[in-house]
Amino acid sequence: MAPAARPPTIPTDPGRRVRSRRGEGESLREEVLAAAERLLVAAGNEDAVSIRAVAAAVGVSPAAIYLHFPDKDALMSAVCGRVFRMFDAALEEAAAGATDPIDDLFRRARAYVRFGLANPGQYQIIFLTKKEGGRLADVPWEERPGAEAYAHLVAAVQRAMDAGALRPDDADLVATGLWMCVHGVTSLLLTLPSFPWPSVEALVCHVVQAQLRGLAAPPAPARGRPPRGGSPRA
Amino acid sequence: MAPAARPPTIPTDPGRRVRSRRGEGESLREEVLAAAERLLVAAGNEDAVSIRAVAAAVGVSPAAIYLHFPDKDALMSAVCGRVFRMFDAALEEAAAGATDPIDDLFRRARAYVRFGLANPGQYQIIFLTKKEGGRLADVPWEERPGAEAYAHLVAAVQRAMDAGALRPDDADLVATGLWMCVHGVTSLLLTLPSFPWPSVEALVCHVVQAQLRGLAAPPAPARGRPPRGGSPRA
DNA sequence: TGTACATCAGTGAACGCGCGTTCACTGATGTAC
DNA sequence: TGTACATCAGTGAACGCGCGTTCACTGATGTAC
Repeated sequence: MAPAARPPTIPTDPGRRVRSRRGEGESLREEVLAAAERLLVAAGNEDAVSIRAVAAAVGVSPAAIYLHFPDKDALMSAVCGRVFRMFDAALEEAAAGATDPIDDLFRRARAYVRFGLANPGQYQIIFLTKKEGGRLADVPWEERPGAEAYAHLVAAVQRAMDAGALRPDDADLVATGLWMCVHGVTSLLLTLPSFPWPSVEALVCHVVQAQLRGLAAPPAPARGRPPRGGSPRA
Repeated sequence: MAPAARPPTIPTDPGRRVRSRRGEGESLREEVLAAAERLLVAAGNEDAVSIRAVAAAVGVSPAAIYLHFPDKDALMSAVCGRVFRMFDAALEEAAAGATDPIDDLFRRARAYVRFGLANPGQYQIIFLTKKEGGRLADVPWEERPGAEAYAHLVAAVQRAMDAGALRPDDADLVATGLWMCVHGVTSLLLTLPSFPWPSVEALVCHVVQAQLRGLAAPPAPARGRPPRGGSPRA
């Protein structure tokens, strides 16, 4: 790795930004968040988002970022929040035209993968970057960004069960399982782009279809189940 | 992020290494690879593996690494090769006692997730780090590290189909789908450790069981399949 | 209407860090004569 | 057996880089009197 092969420095210097008028200092905050997302889009990679790169993209000194975010962690958390809202909106929009609960789940699955492939940088910061505590450590999960999108999925699963399209089970467990499947598809496609994958469409359909079909079938003999069965929480 | 919160510098300075005797220079190469893996284990994180950290762990100057590896990319590739061999061995060993082809697939799935959770650093460099060309760009997939493990999975799927335990289908597509499911489980568990997951055992069983059951059932109406069906390669 | 002053929205330069990589060098060791 | 020499297996110091973060500062602008 030559030093020159570092994360590509994106020359986004639109010149100096004009200083906000008095009382309008908050406008920089929004510009910073927008710039961070632009960097994610342009590079498709989280590494492109550094305090200095964001400051340069906005046309401001690095120190100015600290007027609105206590540290880089806080900035990234705020960006995550924005991205999660986009992500949730994309899934909700896709599911809006569903004809039945299974179609709903299919649409969500396809929209999920599509979002990840179309927004690799964004997908990376919300689902491929280890969140080890940081500033969200004390926030209960239900209040973290992303919780809403997850709740929507659980509800969709529950509707499918209520309609008899899926066998009754722990909707939370089933939703988590579906999430993991589509995440697996998305993240491997992003991480190993040169593997000879089947077409994305075929892959998503195959995986989701198999999963849903397995979830629709009547309970089979408890092959491979843990000793006492059920789905104990950790 | 305070500068002090950088990737934890692991104080592995076992003092100076004694210089190899003439003609035995190659021994350093193995020591370097072993040290890189030790760093992965200790930190559970790829970031801990830098040329300088490895050199320090071996007890040698950073420049000495370049006597055996042209650059960092080459070192990481070599580490990947080692890890893939361990990974494949773990899966083969787990599958060895299988009583039937479905049990075989279950055992592989469990061993896969177990490997990832027990070796997060190693899992990260083989499956969670983007391989965008680098020195493996020209190597055909069949010769890359990891190809063997994948081939073993495809063979196991084929055996299950031959035995009638899975409906006949493209074994490659089915294997890829299973891989993606277990990868999804493993990588989300590693990446979002603070999410309120169900127990790992329950999760793996649920996902794999649903998937295999869906793959065993007779073909359903082509709900959600791409226009012309089939599984076209990209 | 004029002026002193407080405050806001930043700037500029520096801090120390770890990184990958290069390059001139050194000292021990085996070998040819 | 002795000695000059080539080679091997490294070392040490430096290169330039980008990073997150801090801190003393500045200049425009609104406001109170």
